[in-house]
Amino acid sequence: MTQTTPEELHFQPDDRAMAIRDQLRDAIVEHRLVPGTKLSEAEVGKLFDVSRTVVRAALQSLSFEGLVRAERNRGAFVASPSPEEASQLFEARRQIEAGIARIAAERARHADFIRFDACLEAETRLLQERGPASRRAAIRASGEFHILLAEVAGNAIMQRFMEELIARSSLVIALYGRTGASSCGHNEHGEIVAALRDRDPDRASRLVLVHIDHIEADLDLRGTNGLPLADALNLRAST
Amino acid sequence: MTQTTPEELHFQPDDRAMAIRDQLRDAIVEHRLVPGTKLSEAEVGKLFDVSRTVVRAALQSLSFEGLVRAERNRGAFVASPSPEEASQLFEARRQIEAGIARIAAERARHADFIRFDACLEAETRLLQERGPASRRAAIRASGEFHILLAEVAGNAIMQRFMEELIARSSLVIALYGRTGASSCGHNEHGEIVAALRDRDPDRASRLVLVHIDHIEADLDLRGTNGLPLADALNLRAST
DNA sequence: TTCGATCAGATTGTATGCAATCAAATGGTC
DNA sequence: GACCATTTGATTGCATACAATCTGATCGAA
Repeated sequence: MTQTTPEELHFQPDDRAMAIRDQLRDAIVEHRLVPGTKLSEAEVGKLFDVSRTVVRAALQSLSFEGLVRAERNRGAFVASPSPEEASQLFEARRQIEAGIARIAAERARHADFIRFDACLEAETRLLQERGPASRRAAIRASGEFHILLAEVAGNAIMQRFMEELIARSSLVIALYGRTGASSCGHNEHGEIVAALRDRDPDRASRLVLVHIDHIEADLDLRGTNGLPLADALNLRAST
Repeated sequence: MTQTTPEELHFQPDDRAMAIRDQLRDAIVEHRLVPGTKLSEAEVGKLFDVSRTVVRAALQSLSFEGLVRAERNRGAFVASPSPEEASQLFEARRQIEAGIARIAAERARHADFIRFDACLEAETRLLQERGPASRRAAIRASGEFHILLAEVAGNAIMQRFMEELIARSSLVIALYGRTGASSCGHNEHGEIVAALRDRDPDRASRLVLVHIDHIEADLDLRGTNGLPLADALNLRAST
């Protein structure tokens, strides 16, 4: 009997490649692989004990998601978004996530709020802990709140867009983040959930916009404004 | 001298695969490849005179865009979105395209309006012509208006999202479209451009929403509502 | 006749080998 | 000593061969 994998429903083919893609993406999102890192096909293949063919498929996936930049005859590198890209990323997030919040406020059910509460709880717990491992987990948990929001909205297409935007945001934070784990000072996620509980789409979307503004405000995007050379000195990655 | 291809700036690697991807996408968007059509690696490879390796990369790209559905050990097929997917697609378009219209209204410059006028002119001209070739070109031109809107908004990320949504919309229209070339009765594109000229973001986004509603209203999504069996009888494609 | 298991054909999944290409190192010349 | 052409090493681009898997057909038994 063909029993579909219960983990993800939308990609049966290339199971192996997708597993590697997920592992690489996790490493990128958790800032273990820093922007500019070279992802050699042979090296990745040796690490996962697969041939370059499989690795290529995984890297191509990540390239489509914008997490990896592939250069012809040069190889694949963890993407290092420019400040301009970062701005566009947050502009896109404002547009899309505000709509998601509105829809989620209308559609959220009891089971969803249980998941929200678990997510918030995990966040606060991880923030109280110290150490690099907890920091990474906190970064991931913070992003998962936004993904959960998209999931509750119930639109698979927008959910996929959000997943991509969240992952790329993690890259931007790794590059330009000031405090490390951004946007964690105030309990803004909790306030958003409260707005959802009140079935208040306008307030939910407004709070989301404010929240994204706070995340963006915590970045230092001036670094390479007019000084591309300085960036090249820090990291020799492509602009 | 390494002269980068002037056509598209964001994918140097796998030039050949990307060329094939573009040709296949064009054929899908123009309804020359109907949903459910099998895209055998060997067959496509023979047609383009390349090996399966290149074809696989192209098909994987299209799979990520949602234009092709890949089933493990079975092959790739032109996607046939379910009514549910179609609804989500237009919901996503409403959210994203409304924001794009707002931004475009603020940022559109003189050169952009020249392009808009050319686009509108091409549309009306193709609509007046008869014949299948003109129909296909009209479908394409109608979509290109929306892509141009995203381009003018100046956000590369949202532009890519829009390109995917437009392409998938073409699939939905191919499956569920009633009049064939939908949404072409009234000059709604022209009205949107007029709102942009007036620098009226609210009106522009409102007109875009109405326009998308009209496109969706021209579809017949009842077919498989509660009757997945009927769908299987019409097309044996996967749900 | 109908149902089931086995087998054959075809298609995809994966590994590997060779060719093309690029970046850096080397050597020569001004 | 600086600059430029050449070479070398490594890496990717692509094609092909083999293995795994699925679909449909054939054969046999109830």
